Amino acid sequence: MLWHGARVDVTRQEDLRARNSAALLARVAGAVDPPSRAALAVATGLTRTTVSALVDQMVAAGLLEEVSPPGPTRGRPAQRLRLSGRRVAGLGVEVGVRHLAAGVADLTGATRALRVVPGDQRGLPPDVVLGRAADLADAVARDAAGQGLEVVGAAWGLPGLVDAGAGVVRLAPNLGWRDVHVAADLDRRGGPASAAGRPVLENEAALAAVAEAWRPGPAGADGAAPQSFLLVSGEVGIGAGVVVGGRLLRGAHGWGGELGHVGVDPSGPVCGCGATGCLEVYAGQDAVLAAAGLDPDVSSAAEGGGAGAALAAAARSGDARALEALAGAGRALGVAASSAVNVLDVDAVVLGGVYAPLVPWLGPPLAAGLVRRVLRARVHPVEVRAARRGTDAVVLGGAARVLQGALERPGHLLAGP
Amino acid sequence: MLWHGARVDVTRQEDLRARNSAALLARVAGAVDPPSRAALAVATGLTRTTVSALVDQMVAAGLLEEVSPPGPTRGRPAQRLRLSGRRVAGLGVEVGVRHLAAGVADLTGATRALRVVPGDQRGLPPDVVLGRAADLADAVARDAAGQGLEVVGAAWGLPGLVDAGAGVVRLAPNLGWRDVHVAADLDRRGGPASAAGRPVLENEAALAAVAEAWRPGPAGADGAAPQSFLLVSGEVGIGAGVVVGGRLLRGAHGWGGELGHVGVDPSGPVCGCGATGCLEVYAGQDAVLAAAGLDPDVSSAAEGGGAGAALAAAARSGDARALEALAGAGRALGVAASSAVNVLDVDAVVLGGVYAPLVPWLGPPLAAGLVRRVLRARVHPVEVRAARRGTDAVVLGGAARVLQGALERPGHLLAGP
DNA sequence: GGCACTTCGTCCAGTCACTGAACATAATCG
DNA sequence: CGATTATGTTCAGTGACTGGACGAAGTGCC
Repeated sequence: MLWHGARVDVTRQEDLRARNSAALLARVAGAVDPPSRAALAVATGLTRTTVSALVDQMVAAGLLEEVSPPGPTRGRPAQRLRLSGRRVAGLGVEVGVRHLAAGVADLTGATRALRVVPGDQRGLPPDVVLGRAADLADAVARDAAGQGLEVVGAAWGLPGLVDAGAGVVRLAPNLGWRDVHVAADLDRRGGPASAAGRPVLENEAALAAVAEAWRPGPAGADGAAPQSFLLVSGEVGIGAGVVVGGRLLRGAHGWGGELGHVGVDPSGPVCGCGATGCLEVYAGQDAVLAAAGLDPDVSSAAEGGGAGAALAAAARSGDARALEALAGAGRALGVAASSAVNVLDVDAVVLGGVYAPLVPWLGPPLAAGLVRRVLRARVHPVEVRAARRGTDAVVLGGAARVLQGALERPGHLLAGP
Repeated sequence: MLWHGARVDVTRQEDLRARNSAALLARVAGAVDPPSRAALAVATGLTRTTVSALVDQMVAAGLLEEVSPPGPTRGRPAQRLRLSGRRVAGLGVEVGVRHLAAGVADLTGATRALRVVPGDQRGLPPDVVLGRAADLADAVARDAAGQGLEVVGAAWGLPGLVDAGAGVVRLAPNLGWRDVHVAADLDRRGGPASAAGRPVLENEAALAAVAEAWRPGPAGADGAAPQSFLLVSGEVGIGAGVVVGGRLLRGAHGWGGELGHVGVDPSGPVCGCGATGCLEVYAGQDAVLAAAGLDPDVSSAAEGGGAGAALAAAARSGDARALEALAGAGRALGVAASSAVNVLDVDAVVLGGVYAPLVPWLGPPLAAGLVRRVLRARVHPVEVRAARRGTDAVVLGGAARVLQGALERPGHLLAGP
């Protein structure tokens, strides 16, 4: 064998239409402003004849729509095209340690349904948790159906090592799960959300990264560049998702991004995982709260934004312990993120989850660590920034992942609504 | 914009043949034993008619050949197919810190030409080094041409951060290079090796990883599985290449795999890069030699295998300092590789370069570190093994990279030799 | 207001690649 | 030696893209 990774799928003549439709959809989605059929023809190299035929089919199918007045032009005015939000939608579900959530988004990126149920899931039997989450998913699926949307798939974000192929959560330490057969359980339950087909299982930080990479609507001129970043999602544990060239890196099994157990100092304290000096020991939510002298249960308390908001408030008020705790966490993040960036080569470290509101304090020591320890920082800087999405990141990332899959393989969507 | 990473290329009708030819080539290359036209038709879903047409063209073009005796069968005996080594070849060049090398390999994986020139390149002006390397490349290109081979491209492996798009070595600390315009320099020189088109520039560890992933010839039943590994290439510095699903991970710019500067202990000694406690400080060739009490110049001395062989000899003889030095290096590798594997999710850590002969001593502490620190090791073990290729890994990886590109886009090769 | 001009989108015959069934080929088996 | 079995090839047919011609829908100038 030469390279097992080589693209190996044949293209039948009947697939050509779908493939080229997908290419056009990607162009429309990635365009700086809505393109016309003629512009698409020039950009792709297809003839205007072909583009028209494909576009007409996609407009009829409810994937694209014509946007009205283009303003004064020389020559016949163009009918500009954009993605349509009227038909296709994706469903995302988040099984968090401290809450459940489900939502539906359409192709324009609009959130068309969203439901969140707070509540600690630790210690509950997995099938109880999955039942509640499935009910939530069914509820938003019904919400979407009521708006005339067709849910083309569901993606579930779970805090652990997920075997997507088998549909099993292999290990989720913070939930206390081991080898939970999620896909089979959901399949047994049925319901509206399952009607869209086999659910996609993914690590929650990976879906948050997909959400961060998702830029619905016309891209600003800057947004057109391919994105690459490490999204660090601080929750009860610390996870990460990696996007390179706009695409999620999944590793061999989708078990990458375990930044929480990257070594910061091997002679450091013992981590819950059994090793020593993992990042979680220094920058995990509970560790930072403890170091700051705050109540570790602040996050499960009232809806005030949880641990992130509490720490940010303390830091803003000048609390010395909080400031020192955040500086320490930032330094630890700097060491761990530097290791990751040295290996991965990404252009940015994005702080999400509880870290997002703490960027003013975590960012500087983190950035300093990157400058000092990342070789490629001498050639090209590594940006540090807060995630654009908040608590809905995982759910929207799930929806985005579903929609991305649908747009790349639009074959069965072309028939019409 | 939605996802800039989405596959965006349209497929013209004239591209269909080339695409499907590529799919067939990949099947032939990846087959457990040489497949017939009929078997390819079943495997791909194309009709026997189409497969025959495409295969005939590729046989005429010298990409495939029929392998003679199939042994007794029921029914008409099949004409089995395999990649042909008679026409297409790739050229790989290595600019190492302590040697230059160039080689040519054909589609069967056979090395058809190889030339190595030892010699320390540090302190020499880049254009002198490039001139010598280009001469070497021209020499093997002529060797290949003399055998009737058509060199379809060249890939250069360089020990540093390479900007492949611009054709520039941005930073190569161990050579003392900064912003060296390699592609432009080579283009100015011309010569037989340049005739194949613009050279591909890549980090040397990345090419070594490509070589490790390259399994020419019929795959054993086991070899059919997609490969994922981190190849750690210990030389003057420590680099790494990552392969997931059989494909090289390049990161945003091809600057990943800098394992040498992954943090092992931030309170450790200062590294040449300015940071503290990098892996190179603990497991770099010079550091290990010094800890073992061996002459740091052993590697540049006579051809005895260099530092790896010297350390292996000392360890085999029971030298306590050498054993302790290797154990320490193995532990440091364990910490750094654990960080990398936690982030990347690969199934194996492969030790190459000077590390390859030291696996008996480096392997156990490294494996112990992985078991202890890598979360996914509780679900799926992480293998530790020595690289299959020796000093020719970078050169063969370069040739493989060129051939891989040619087979994935066989359009212009289909015309015939 | 009319006419030239520009650009957009559509129509239509033509080419090319894959399909599917029938046919020819080349071995083994009884 | 003929039946059987599986491979590979021939040939008309379908479908998707091509490219030039044409109609459509605006602006700008006289």
